[in-house]
Amino acid sequence: MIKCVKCGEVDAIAKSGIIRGKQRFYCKRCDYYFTQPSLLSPETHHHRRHQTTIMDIASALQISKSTVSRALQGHSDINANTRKAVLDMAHQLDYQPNLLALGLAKSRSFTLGIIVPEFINSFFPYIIIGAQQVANPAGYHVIICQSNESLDTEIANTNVLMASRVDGVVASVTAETKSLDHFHKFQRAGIPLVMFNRICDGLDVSKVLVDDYDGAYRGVEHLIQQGCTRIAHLAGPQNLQVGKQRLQGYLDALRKYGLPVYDELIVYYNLTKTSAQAAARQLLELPTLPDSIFAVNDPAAIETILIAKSKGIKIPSELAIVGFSNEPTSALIEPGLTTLAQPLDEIGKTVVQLLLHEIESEDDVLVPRTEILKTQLIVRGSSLRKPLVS
Amino acid sequence: MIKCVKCGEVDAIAKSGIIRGKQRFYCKRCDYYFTQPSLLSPETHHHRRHQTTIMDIASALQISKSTVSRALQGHSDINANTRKAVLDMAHQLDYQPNLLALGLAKSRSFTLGIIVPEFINSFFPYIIIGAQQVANPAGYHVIICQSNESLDTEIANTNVLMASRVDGVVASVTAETKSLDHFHKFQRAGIPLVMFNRICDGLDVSKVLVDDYDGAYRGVEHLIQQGCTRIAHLAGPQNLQVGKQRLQGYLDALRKYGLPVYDELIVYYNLTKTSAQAAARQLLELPTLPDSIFAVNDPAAIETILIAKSKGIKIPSELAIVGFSNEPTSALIEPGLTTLAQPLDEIGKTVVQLLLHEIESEDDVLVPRTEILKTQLIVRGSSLRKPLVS
DNA sequence: AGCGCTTTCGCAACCGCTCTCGATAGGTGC
DNA sequence: GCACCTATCGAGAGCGGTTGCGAAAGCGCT
Repeated sequence: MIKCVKCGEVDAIAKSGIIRGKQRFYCKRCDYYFTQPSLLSPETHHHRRHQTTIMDIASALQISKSTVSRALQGHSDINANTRKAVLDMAHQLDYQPNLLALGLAKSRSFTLGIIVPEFINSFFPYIIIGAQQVANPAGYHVIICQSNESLDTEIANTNVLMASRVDGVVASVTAETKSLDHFHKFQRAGIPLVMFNRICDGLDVSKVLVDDYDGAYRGVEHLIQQGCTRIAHLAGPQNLQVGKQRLQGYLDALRKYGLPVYDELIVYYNLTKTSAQAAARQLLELPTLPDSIFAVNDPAAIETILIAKSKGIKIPSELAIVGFSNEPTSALIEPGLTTLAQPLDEIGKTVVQLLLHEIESEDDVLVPRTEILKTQLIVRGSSLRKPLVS
Repeated sequence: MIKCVKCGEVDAIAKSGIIRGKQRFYCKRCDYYFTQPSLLSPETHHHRRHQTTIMDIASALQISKSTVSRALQGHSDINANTRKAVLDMAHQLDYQPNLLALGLAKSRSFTLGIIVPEFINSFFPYIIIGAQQVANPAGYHVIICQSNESLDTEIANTNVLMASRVDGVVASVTAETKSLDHFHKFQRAGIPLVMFNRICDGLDVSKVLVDDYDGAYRGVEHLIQQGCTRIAHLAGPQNLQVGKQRLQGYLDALRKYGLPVYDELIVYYNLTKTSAQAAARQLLELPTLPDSIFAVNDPAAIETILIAKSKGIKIPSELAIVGFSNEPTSALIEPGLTTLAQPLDEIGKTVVQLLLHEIESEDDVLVPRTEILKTQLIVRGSSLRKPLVS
């Protein structure tokens, strides 16, 4: 049954152990060890999936794959007829270049990674759309990762992006992110990184931000102008710059207008819904209620509105509220939420522009740039105690 | 200056044309054509980006790359010490496998593609999250494409996914999608495809749907039970099954309860916001107003509420409204929107489970499966004319 | 016809990794 | 000490592209 692959002998064959799961044989005549070649011939094995390659085009046209490659790239040293034949055949065979092979060969994936903490609220989706609007025309596509506000997931995301050999990364960190070791990987590997919105200290990279300090200041100023004096702040995590800046804007606005700062009127939350509810409750169950709340973002402000309403607190007469971000929901809720609109689309576009600039830069030393965009105060019912003077 | 690469001769050198942008030379003595080898030695060129490869590990440990590869994969025929050394070195060098190379070698990318029309509303984001919750543990990551409700973009998306050599695709088509040629590509290439929610006819693939007919029927039935008799339908595109099924459920509920069907009470919209507003206006400016509206989805229902309110129409007493999907916004708006909740998370999970099943199936012939999930009627203020009997 | 040059293409080496096949050193049983 | 095994590792061929380099054919000119 078993024949020696060398002499064809059948009788002098002995079994000789198992090697890597396969039976191994020994021919006494040849003094030769061998394993049985796999029985199923490669022809037998039905290739269920096969996408056309340049080799398919090449053999169909009886030319070399180099020529096909160059024709597809529009190289100059290809005859016009040849190129046309190649392009036609490529179209006919429904050819799509294998980006894996292309990336491997060129050591570039033409892919950008984008890490966001979530995309349930519409803040990040809009930014992603803006980002794609710049990335796609430039020949890049985008891998979207959502860290789900979890540091572990965020670390896993960075690893996936590293493994995918993305050419650049855009990121907004989670609320729990305090250490940035996992982002240093990109720098060590020479992969440009641009952060936006949620950043934290300790990373010397380009950034795209909105003027959080200024926005917070103007939001609080607006409350003051509405006659509020006991203004609370539902603050964000202080490991994030957004959290710090908006708190600072709040504080400075109070000071500027000579209002006292009460510690019990500043509560922090970790950007989750339940935490927002807890924080809002804490504020609304104080012995002396605040007459207004400046929330670090709209989702928190909306939770506050809901809880206030459930407690029968009148908005804005008893409690004025200002948020930050201008979520679509904020216009729908009643009363409409006064908030600071961020140029979402522009953030997305700017962040990718900065990134592409760094990717395509020849310089070895890159000076990180920081773009700061302006916010716009949108006044709605939630804060309007006095008639609009305009 | 120029030396012949063969004889080293200097004087017998003549220029001989330009080849591919480079000066070419000819040595008369050797009768030999050559071009100047590129001056900048490979050492000079600073490799700004280099990520560690298995070769780096192999040479650091003085072993072969095969061994490193097998050690990393946890193969059985590797010495425990060797494996440990490899793993340690991999960790030390911060090794991340090159997914491009891996995909190329294995002809599998371990990537799933997901095409959605948009992710501004929270419907698709929740589904994506559910999908990732199944895909990631199974060792796949996900490329998210949004077609932005544009057929051209959708076609471009399919091409990108083809080029990325995804192992499978999950898709929900745009409102404009009538032809499915661009999805046939996947079938021809043997790439499994599972569609969900928004499907259209003419593609024999697995599907995950909610029972749109049943949901619509129950939504309309609810309106009837609330005493409505002149029930309008803000319908979706009829090229989509969702649109058809929900319309059919609406019609059958009317018939079942002996209510007449008025053509002017059925208006169609193309899933864009402006179109929803136009349709709602059309309904609310009829000579005889409907006493209720069943909208094909929540965004349309919400636009209807806003327009009705702006016209001073009382909800639900003058106009009862039922939507479909249970967007988070629907709970916030006033009055709360009665709607049919879909098991978003479950849709996402189911769709990927089906897909993975097909990817990992050995069978050549796959019988497409269809999973139909149930919806849940959530009654809120927008439709509640009678006290709840419970 | 011969020279010089251009146009057009093929060969082959990578990119990083997997996987098949095979080799070798040492262990075991008699 | 010898036959027989087992455990462990290396060599090398792809995967589907890109690209440097060289070759062959054809052209115009003298």
